[in-house]
Amino acid sequence: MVRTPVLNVTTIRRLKAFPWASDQQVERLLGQMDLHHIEKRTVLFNEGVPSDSVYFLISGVVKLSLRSPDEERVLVSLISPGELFGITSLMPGMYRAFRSEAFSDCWVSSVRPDVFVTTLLNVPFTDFSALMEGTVGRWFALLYRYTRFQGSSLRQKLALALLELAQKFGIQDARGTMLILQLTHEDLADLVGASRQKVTEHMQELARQQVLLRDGRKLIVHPDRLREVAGLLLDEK
Amino acid sequence: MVRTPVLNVTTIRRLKAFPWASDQQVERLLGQMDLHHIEKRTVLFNEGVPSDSVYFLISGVVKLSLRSPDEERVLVSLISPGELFGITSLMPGMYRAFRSEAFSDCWVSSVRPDVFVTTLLNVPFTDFSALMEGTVGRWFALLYRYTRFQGSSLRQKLALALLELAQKFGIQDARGTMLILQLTHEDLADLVGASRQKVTEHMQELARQQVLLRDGRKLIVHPDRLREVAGLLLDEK
DNA sequence: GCTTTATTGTCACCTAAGTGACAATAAAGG
DNA sequence: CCTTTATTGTCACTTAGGTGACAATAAAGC
Repeated sequence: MVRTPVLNVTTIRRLKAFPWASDQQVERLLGQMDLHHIEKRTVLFNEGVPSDSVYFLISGVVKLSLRSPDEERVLVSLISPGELFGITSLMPGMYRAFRSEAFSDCWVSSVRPDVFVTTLLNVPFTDFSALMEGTVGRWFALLYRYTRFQGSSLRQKLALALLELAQKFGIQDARGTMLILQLTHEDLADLVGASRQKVTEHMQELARQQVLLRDGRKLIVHPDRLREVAGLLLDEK
Repeated sequence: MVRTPVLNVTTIRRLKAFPWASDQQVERLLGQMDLHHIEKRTVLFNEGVPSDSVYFLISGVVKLSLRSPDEERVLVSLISPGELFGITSLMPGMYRAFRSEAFSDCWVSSVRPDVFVTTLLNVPFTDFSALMEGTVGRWFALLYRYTRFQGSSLRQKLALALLELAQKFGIQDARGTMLILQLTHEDLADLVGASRQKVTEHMQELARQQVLLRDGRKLIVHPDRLREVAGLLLDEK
C-alpha cells in the first residue's frame, strides 16, 4: 500500500523549494497543484510532445533522457526531490526536448505554467514567457545541441553545429543558405570539440556529397541535408 | 573612422529584439543602456568573474568560450546581432561561466540586470531572479556540465558527472559523501556518453585511487578529489 | 606585385574508447 | 534456500578520431 504524502507549506519548506515565495503564495500554488503517484519506469512525457505543464518532484527520482541517432538513450539528468522539471513549458510554443520517466517510484505534482508564474510572480504569463524566450532561450538551444552531441559522430556534430549557425547567421542564397561569417576549420573544430585536421577531412566529404559548398571563405549549406546527416527527424527543430 | 550606430526603437525592432515589449518600455530601457565599440579579439568578460550586467549585441559577432582541462579553448557559442548575452547576471550571485570576446568588431550595449527586468517586466528583481534560479538554474547547471565534457577524457567526464550527483543526491558520511541512489555502471555510461565496459574499468581505477569507494551498491565519493580529477580549479563550482 | 602569414589539404602513425564475448558475482523472486 | 536475472569484471580486437609534420593555397600587409 502506498501512503499519499502530505503536500503543504511545511513539506515545501522542508524540500527547500521556492524559498523566496511567501507562505501565502505557496498556499495558493498548492491549491492549484495536483498530485500523482508514478511507478518506476513510467513515462511522464516524451520528447517532441507539446509542453503544457510544470512538474514538481516530491519524492523519488526522475530521469530525463533523449534518443541518440544510433538508437541509444542519452541520460541527460536525474532530478531530485524539491526540483521543478518540465520547464520548457515556461517558454511559448515549446515542445519537450527530453523524455521524463520515473527512475524510482515517485510522487509528482503538476501545475499549469501560467498558474505557476502568475501565482509566484504576479505578472502576465505571456510577458514572462516572452522574456524567458529572449533570454534563457539561447541556453536551452545550447543545451539542445550539446545533449545531441552525445553519442554522435564528428560528422553528425558538424552537421548540428552548422545547422545552428545557419539559423543564426544564414541568409537565403540561390544555392542554399549562406553563412555571413568567416569561419575557419579551426573555429569549427573548437565548436564541435574535434581536431582541425579531422574537421577539414569531414568538411571535404560533406562538400563532395553536396551537403554544403564553399564560395571563397564563405560557406553555403543545405539545411535539409544537414538535418538528414545530423540524424534529426525531419520535423525536429 | 567608426560610425556610432543609432540606438532607437526602430533599430531594436529591426533587430527583432524584445518583440513583446511596448515602444514605451523599449524607450525607457534604451535610456538606461550604454553603448560600447569593441574591437575584434577584445575580451568583454572572463569566466569566473561576478556577473553584473546583461549585454545586448547590436552589430558584429561575439564568441563565448571556455578553457578545457588541457588548456584548449572550447567555443561554446557565437552570438548574432539582436541577441542578449551574459544572462547569468539574471540569477542571484552567479559568476560568469564563459569568456566573451569580440569575434569581429562589435557594437555592444549593456544594462544592469535589475534595470533590465524591472523595465521590461515590472516586477522586483529579487523575486524574478529567485524564480529564474529555481527554474532554469538547472538548465544552466546542465549546460555547465556538458560544455565541460568537451575536450575531457572519460575519466574527467565521470568525475564531473559524479560531482553533480553528489551535490544532488549526496549525504555526508564518515567516509565521504554517500549517493543515496542505486546507480549501475550502465546508468553512468548513459550519463557520460560512454560504453558500460569502459565505465567499469574507470570506476575501478578511481576506487583504487581512493577517489571513491563502494559500499554494496551505494557509492561514496570524495568531492575534493573528484574536482581534482575533473580538472576544475579548487574554487570552481 | 611581392612577401609574409594564415588557412587548408594530406598523410602515416598513435591512442582512447567502442565492441563482443564470456566468466564471476550479486540481487531478486519465488 | 535455490533459481533466475541483473550487474560487474576482464580481455582481445577494432575503430574513430587525435597528433605531428609538411606541402599547397589563399589572404593580408606593405
